[in-house]
Amino acid sequence: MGNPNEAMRIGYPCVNRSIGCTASSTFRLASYSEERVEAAVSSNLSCLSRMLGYNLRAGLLFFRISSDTVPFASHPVCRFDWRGRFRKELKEIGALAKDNGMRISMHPDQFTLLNSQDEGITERSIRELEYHCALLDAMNLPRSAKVQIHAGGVYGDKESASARFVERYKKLPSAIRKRLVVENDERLYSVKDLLAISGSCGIPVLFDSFHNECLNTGEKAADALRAAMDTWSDADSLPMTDYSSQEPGGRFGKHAEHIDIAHFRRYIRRTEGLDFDIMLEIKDKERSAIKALALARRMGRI
DNA sequence: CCATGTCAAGGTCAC
DNA sequence: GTGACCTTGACATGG
Repeated sequence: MGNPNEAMRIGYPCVNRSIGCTASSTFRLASYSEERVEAAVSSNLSCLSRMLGYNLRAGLLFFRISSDTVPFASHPVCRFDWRGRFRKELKEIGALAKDNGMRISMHPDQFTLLNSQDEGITERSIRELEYHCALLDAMNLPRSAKVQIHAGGVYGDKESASARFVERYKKLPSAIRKRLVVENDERLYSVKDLLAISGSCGIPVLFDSFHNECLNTGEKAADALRAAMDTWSDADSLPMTDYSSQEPGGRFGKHAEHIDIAHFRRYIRRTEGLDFDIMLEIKDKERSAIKALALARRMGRI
């Protein structure tokens, strides 16, 4: 269950609201040109570098890179050799992360569906995964830099949909398999469903604590977390997890705008003795992450 | 210059 | 069967 010699890390996804740049700049497909991609990637990488510097100074050693870093990278329209053009910048960012013990991850969005009934959708999804893994490879990051997806749709029959996921996972190129992990969602696939999938193909299960609050099979959160952690090997580094809480007054399943510090304290207390990395999926990003880190330090967990 | 509608991609659910 | 919703920041357009 991960390498016990590492300290836990806390981080936030994709966007920093303090430093005044974005690493997710993109444009409309209709206005696609090689010049636009190059300009966007150039600006995104320089901002990403600044964000990692900020995170390092703040002690936030876990960060999710935006899928928009290279806009349209997996789209057929894109012929741009971004790996060649930004070779140096990508390596520098990777070195910055590695040299400082930072963990990097990515999360392709809801359109990435390995288990679709439509082979074309699966094919496009695999191209999307190839892009994500190629970006992390170009940064020279180790296999602990993971790419997380959800199990996909149910299509009226979860068992066969799960079997399709397993079958397709097994056929993936090793460059993808070594990074891919699967995360429980809030409506369709519980931790228990994913443990079954993992049992059939070995994919690590990423525990999302908030989704697990929304959808579970009655077990204690710490038990579900422990079971998910057991699917990670030492080579994968510490298990990754997502954390959030319900936005008060918001629709069921809506992520909080700001950290509910009492809720987070309970979570840290209930998971005592377990070491895992925590990605805070909270709207105000680094602001809540800084508070969470301070609390985890006071509680002696980090 | 600001406000508002829109953006590559799929699936589910309410109606 | 159709359309709203998911989730989301940032682009693009129109006033």
